[in-house]
Order: sequence, then structure tokens, then C-alpha cells
Amino acid sequence: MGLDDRKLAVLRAIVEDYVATQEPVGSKMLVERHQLGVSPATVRNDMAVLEEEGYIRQPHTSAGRVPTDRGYRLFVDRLSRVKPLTPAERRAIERFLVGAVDLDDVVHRTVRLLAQLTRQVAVVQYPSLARSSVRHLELVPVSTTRLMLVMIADTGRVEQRLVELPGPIPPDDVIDLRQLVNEKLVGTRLADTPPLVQALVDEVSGELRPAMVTLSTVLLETLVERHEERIALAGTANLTRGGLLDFQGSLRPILEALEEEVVLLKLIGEVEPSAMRVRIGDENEIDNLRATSVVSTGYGPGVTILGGLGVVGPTRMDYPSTIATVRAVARYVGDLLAQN
Amino acid sequence: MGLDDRKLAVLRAIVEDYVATQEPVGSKMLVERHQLGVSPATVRNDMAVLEEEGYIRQPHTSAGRVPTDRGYRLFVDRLSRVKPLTPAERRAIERFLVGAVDLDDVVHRTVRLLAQLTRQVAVVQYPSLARSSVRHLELVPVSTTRLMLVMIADTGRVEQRLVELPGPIPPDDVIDLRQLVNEKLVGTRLADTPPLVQALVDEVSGELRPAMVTLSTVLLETLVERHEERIALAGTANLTRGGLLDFQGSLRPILEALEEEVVLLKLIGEVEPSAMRVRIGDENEIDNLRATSVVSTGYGPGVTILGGLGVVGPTRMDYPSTIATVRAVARYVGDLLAQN
DNA sequence: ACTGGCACTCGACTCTAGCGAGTGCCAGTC
DNA sequence: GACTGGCACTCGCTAGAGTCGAGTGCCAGT
Repeated sequence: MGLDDRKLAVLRAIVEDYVATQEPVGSKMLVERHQLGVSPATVRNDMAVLEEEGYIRQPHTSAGRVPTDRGYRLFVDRLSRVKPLTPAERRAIERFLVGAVDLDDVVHRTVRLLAQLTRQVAVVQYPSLARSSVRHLELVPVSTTRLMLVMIADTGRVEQRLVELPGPIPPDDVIDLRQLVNEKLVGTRLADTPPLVQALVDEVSGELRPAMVTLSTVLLETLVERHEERIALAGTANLTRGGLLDFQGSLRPILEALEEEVVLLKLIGEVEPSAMRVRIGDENEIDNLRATSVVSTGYGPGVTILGGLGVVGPTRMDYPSTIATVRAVARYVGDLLAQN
Repeated sequence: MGLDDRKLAVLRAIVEDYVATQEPVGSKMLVERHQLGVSPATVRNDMAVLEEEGYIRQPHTSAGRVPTDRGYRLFVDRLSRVKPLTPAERRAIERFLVGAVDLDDVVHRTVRLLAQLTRQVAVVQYPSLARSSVRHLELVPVSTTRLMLVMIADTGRVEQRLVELPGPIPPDDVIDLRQLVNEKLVGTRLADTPPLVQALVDEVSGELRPAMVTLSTVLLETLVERHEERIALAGTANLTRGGLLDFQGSLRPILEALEEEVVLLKLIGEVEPSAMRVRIGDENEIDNLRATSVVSTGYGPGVTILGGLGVVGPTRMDYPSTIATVRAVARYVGDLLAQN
């Protein structure tokens, strides 16, 4: 079923107007505000077709039209023109991110920036450990039978774990252990460490052995099994904009979903930088978020991907701007982290 | 102005009923559900007095009574009977917190637990750095002119900073530096470190000096100036319970306030463990939270205080239960952290 | 293929009336 | 003097009726 150019123009106009006004748009308004060059009656015919095809719908019989998820999808895929960031926005990005003092700081600033610019809920994943390499391992004696293991990743992330040793261990041995694990593991990607850790255990004999065995399990736990992804969130207050019109009245399910880290990870995970992912309404796998749209992408230096970031908002959002902003912020953060 | 026992009983009954039903309570209901031993008419007279004194009010002329902030205050101070935790709750607390693997984990679990038990928004402050001691300092070379400084506190918190050295520095010197700072600083409370850091700089001469000077400024920054307090939050979805009856319709200001770490710190900061703080409605200094109540306390092993935790909810909350839960969780966490 | 005109739909808003929970007050009782 | 039963009154809530108007679908005409 063909949609000629004018019908597409009408759809675009409907989306743009609806996003701007938040009210169902009628045929008359449409011809007034856009140069469509035809009469309202003609537009109405086009609308009827668009509705039949499922791109728009009427909230009630005697109301204007509203885009459906499918309509937004078509808009995003084929109709939206890229909206370049304003100089003010560019400046905001730069200003916001300079002076970040450590990784936590970078992430926090980023998520706030994103929330502020898009006026939506922003989500930023910390650089994934799975894609990081070991920069340094540190063993700090806490008592004679306890060590604290600290792992520093090249992305700046730091993980810590307490190691309960099977028996007391002299300080010199701790130094030996530290040296051993560092020699073997520094520089390798976390995902690749298991065989090396195993090798470590095999190599060691004598008094050090029991300690090394314990340490190895904690190491594996820290490096691969339990490397929790971390996530930062900001801008939940933005959900309340637009009264309760969006999200049919209840923020509940959305807030609930946003508290689940697992859910958030699914949301923004696994997209290569430069590729944008837009999930509109029903396209979301997470039921609680069927009333929202999610715009996300990966970030990282160049093509490598360190983590994901994105925003969650009403399906009725300004896609072009949002997409542009998310992309810009992702790029900026990627570059910033590359400097470490 | 004297409030005799029965008037107090009436106030208590009003608070309890209103909290339970969320609806203005009238004199008839009151005598039905509580054994007050008098007629509705008498209760009405008491109510009139209570209203005059500002403890309750009528939403509209022909409605029942609702407690005012002042009424809740009196209730909390003098009328509420301690509600011991149910065994199920005790068990939940224990189950929730065992198996926590590091500090992050403890804090996250705690905040979720608290949100779940109280069915409100929970806030937990990480153990404050100001009250921690240095357990270990680590210097990891990142490049020839950059070090990563990692500070491990006895509370389990780990802070990191990048140090840009004035010039290249050989690995051996890094080892020397590390030894120096550790010798001098390990074991002292962060707040007490500045003179020691200064002493360190004065002691060192020769090639190491410029590096030490730079390091010292970063040290000071990390240890005292910029030790950002960290905070965890959970349960915002609980704000939506009770429809929009609480919070007169808009969650906006509350969500906004909850995103400001500074605000949160003020909320839950600086109460000794065992002392509970309850701020009801207007008693809150933060304007955005005038419609809420905050129940908070400090936690820590014994009497020392490591940080604060608490919950934020509608003024119409079940104070006895909430207070009991917050206290119990705080104790539990305090003990848990004492084991490190 | 487009347009002007027209009848129609239906939500939003206003107005009115009736209901009933809850009150304040007062005279009467223990 | 404290409490009670009774009664008139208030006022928010709900339901129903009426009106308005934006917006539509359809059709005949250009």
C-alpha cells in the first residue's frame, strides 16, 4: 500500500505538532501551520488512509489524530530530519564534563547532563568490566587472615572484595602474592583471565598454595562472575512533566522498572557507538515500559564499546533532538574516557 | 491548655484511623472502632478542642477530621506505642543482608530492604569518609607521568584519583612514594591527615620532592576536600502509592529533591545511632519536602556514627512501624559494618 | 485529484438537584 | 459539671440533562 509523499508529509506534520502541543491535531490546524498546499478536506482523506494503515489514531471519534507507535517508528526511520545541536547545547556539554575528577564523577556528570538536555530520564552505564583490562591488583592485609583485594581496571573502575584466608599469612607472602597475580594478570581483559588464574594456582606450591587457592576463587568472582554492572540514573522528576497525560496516569510501573538494574542494563546495553537504538512504546521488551520510548547508544573511544547510555521518555518525545543529544553526549564521553 | 487523657486518646485514634484508611475520620466511625466509652457527641466536643489547638483540621466543612503536622508531632512524641517488628520482618532483615560481598553491596541491599519493609523511599548514606581512617594507599603507574592514587578506608570505601606528575618518574620512586605515604598516613582518620601530609612534603627532598608536592595536593583533595559523600536511594515507586492523594497531586518537587545529593545528606545526616529523628511536614527545612515526613537515624558500630539512613514518605505514614523498622535496619547495618 | 459544504458524533463543560456524612449547638439527664 | 440524644445545617460528591464546538466522513461539484 503506497503512501505518497504528501501523506508522509502529513504524518510528519502530525508527529511534529503533537509532540509540540501534546494535543490531538486536526486537519484544519494542520494546513494552517504547515505549508501543505492542499485543503483540510484533502488532508482528512490522507489521514483516513494513514489511520487505516495504523500510523495514527483517534483518541475519540470527534477528536484530532495522534500518532501510534507505528507512526513514530516511520517518522523516526524515514521522516525526521536531523536537528543539529545548538551552540548552547554544545557548550553545555563541554562545560559540564570538564573538571571531572574520577570515573564516578564523569558518570554522574554525564547522566545529569543528559537528563538536563533532553529533559527526560537519563541512564548511563559505567564502563563495563567485561570489556575492561586489568590495570593493577592490590592486596591489602586487613588482619592476619584477611586480605582486601582491590582490582583497578583500565577504564578507571575499581572493585574490591574481602578475602578470608584459610590461615594466617605473613606480610612478605602477601607481597609475593601481589607480585604473582600482577605479573600474570595485568593487561589482560577480564573475560580472558580465568585460564590465567588457573595457571597461577598450578604454578604455586608450598606454603603459599592454600592462600593462592582461596585468592583465586575470589579473583574469579571479582573478575568474571560477579562483576556487577553499575548504572547511574537521573532526571526521574522529568517523568512528571506533561502532567499525567503521558504514561496514562501512573508513573508507578515506570519508576519500578527504573529501579531494577537488570532492566536498565537491558535497556541501554549492547549497541555499538555510532549506532543509535530507538525503541518506541510496544517495541520495548519490558512490559512496564510499553508506554515509553527509549533512545540509547553505546559509548567508547572509537569503535570499541565501553558501555551504554540513553534516555527514557514518553513515546511522545522530540525524537530528532533527543537522538542528536544522546549521540553527542555519547561521543563526548567516549573521547573523554579515551584519555585515561 | 490542658488536653486530658481522653482527648489524647481521641487524637491517637484519629491518627491511627486516618493512616489506615486514608480518609478523613468522623466522630461516629471513631466511637465504633475504638473503645472510647463515650458517645459521638462527646467526641465531637473533644475534636472541636483539638481543632482549636491545631492538632487536627477539617478538609471541608462537612468532612471528618485529619491530623495536622502538629497532630502527628504530638502523636509521635507522646502517643505512639512502639510496634515491635514481626518475626517475619526480622527474618527479612537478616536474610537480606547476609552474603553481601562488598560495601557497595551492603549499601545497595540495605536501601532496598528499607524501601521494601517500609514501603517508602529509602535513603542510605555510605559510611562517611570524614569519620573513616586510612587503611591503605596505593599508587599505580598509569604512564610515566601519571599515577592513579587509590585510597582504601577502614570502612571499606575506596576512592581514586588521577595524579598528573610534573615530570616522568621511575617505577622505583613510585614504590618509595607509596611506602612513605603509607607509613605516615595509614591508621589516621581522614580529618586528621592534613598536618601529616604537610610533614611528608617537608621531609622529602631531592628528586622525589616535586612528585611528592603534586601528590600531596591530590592527597589532600582526596582525603579531606573533595571526599564526596555518596548516597543510595530506592523505592521511589512507592511515592505513587495512595494514588495522588498524598503530596497534593505532584510528585515533581519530591523527585527533584531526591535527586540532589546535597539535599539527601541534609535529610539523613548527623544523627547519632540510637537517636531517631522524625521530621514531619513543615518541620522539614527543604521546601520541596514540606509535604513529606522523614524518619532518619545514624548507623555505626556502637555509638560511633558512620553515616545516616532513613526513609521519606507521606506525612500520613505509619510512624510507629516506620520508626521501628528504620531503627532495626540501622542497628543491623551498624553491626554488619563493625565486622570489617 | 482536489475542494467546499454539510450532517453527524461525541467529549468537555456547565448547571441543577438530591444525597448523605459529618458537624455544631442546645436542652436534657445522670 | 460532664455527658448524651436530637436536630438543623453545611457542603462536597454524584448523576443527569443540556449545550457547545472541534473534528470527522461523505458526497457532489469542479
